Amino acid sequence: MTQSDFTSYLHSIPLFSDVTDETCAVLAGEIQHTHAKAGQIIVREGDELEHFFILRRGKVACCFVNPDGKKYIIETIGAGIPFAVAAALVGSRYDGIIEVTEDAELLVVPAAPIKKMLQNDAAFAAKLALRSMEDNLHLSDLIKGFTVGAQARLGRYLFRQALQASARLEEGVKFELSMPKTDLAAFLGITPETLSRTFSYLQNKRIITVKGSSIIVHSIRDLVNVSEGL
Amino acid sequence: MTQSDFTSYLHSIPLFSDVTDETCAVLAGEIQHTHAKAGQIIVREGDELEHFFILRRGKVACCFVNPDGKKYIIETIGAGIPFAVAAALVGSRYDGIIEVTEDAELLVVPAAPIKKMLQNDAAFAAKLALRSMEDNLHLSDLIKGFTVGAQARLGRYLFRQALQASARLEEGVKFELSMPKTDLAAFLGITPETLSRTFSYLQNKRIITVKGSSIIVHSIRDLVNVSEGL
DNA sequence: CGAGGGATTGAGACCTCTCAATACAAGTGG
DNA sequence: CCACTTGTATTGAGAGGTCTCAATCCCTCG
Repeated sequence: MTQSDFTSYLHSIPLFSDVTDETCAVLAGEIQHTHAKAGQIIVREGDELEHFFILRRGKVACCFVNPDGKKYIIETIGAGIPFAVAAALVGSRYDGIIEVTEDAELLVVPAAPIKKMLQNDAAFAAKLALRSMEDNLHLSDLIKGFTVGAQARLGRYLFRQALQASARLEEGVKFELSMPKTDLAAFLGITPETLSRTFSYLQNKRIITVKGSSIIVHSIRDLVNVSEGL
Repeated sequence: MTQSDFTSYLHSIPLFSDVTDETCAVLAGEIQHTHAKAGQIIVREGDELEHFFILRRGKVACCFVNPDGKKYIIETIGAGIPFAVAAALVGSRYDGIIEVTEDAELLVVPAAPIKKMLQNDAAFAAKLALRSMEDNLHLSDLIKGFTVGAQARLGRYLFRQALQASARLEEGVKFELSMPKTDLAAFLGITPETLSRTFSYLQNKRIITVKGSSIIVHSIRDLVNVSEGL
């Protein structure tokens, strides 16, 4: 991959789309390009980060792992979205782990030039600020999820999925789970067993039908009730 | 309170310290000034916010309240620190509630002029970006807290308190809880009963001594172990 | 001294987790 | 086409942790 590839790739990323060509070119010169295989851990608990990352290909998951080994997936990140930015720019350490879930090609962006850009380039700073605030809302939402039980968590998740990508049938709204149930459990912060039981519960209540990874929601209203803990 | 009071007050707030006098003055003209008594709720679940807030006096708590009434305090905010910023600038809704915990005098800052400043004033945008990223780290940390049990949560909290404001005695590090135990419980996301039992547990293990609201930590090392779930 | 609020203690319920067994699906090799 | 393997999902029994509810305690204040 050549430098000009980097430059044009950077431009294609929303965060950098307004940045001037020269700046992108300079930045491209400082970026490292590496590969990582699925399962590899690219950031460990407590690592000091002086760079953040952008995927060109593949996927990673940002997780917390608590002492007894249980893993909580905070978010999964695909190509084009910078991650570990806050840790690199203002935090001294990254507080969780980042694990590659699909073989990845990743750009390692040093923090120093970005910090400079942050001071000099108003549009860039504004964009980064907005992005960070969006992340904030997302994290708040996640916290909210942790304050309710398994049924409500799954309910919220299914409700949102039902709103998005979905086909309307006469029996209800149908969609496919975008990940294996094991991963979904980690994402919801529960065990696969509990997830399975919760699916059964919702199915027994005739709120949804589960067949493999495809879900049909029969009653959005009931789903909302469940997701609010009723 | 006159306009020029506003202007100079704004300047005294870190977020606005670099902003020009004129801009501050313009902003001051758009700010509303109100009072709120302890116990009052100034933002409700799902409120659409077109403004954020800064306290001149008093305290507020940002919380989640789940359906059965249990309250989780996300953060408590004192004078000079803008809050509900992300919700006002990028989110359509505020996802929790904000409650006044000490009689407050509050400035209501409309989002629109701030959004403009964000685009035009590089220093301001940079500052807001950094602040948001700090919030990010804080929220991540909070999430991490929710992934561990009561002992670990309290352990983490006490450990941090011990590092900060504290007096060193021969028996250990002493400090005062900054809030009633009921509030601390809400802050840790557990019930007062569980908090009490957890305090007893740590005391029985000779890790701390609790007398009213004053805590003596005898073994920081053990506290760290507890806070890591060992 | 009594009242009231916060804090503590105890008993029992509820939920999620753990561990172990089983089921199911897809793919492999004979 | 049939075992066999492997990975994922389900089911059950039991343990552990936190919550709820109720009673009691303690301290402060009037």
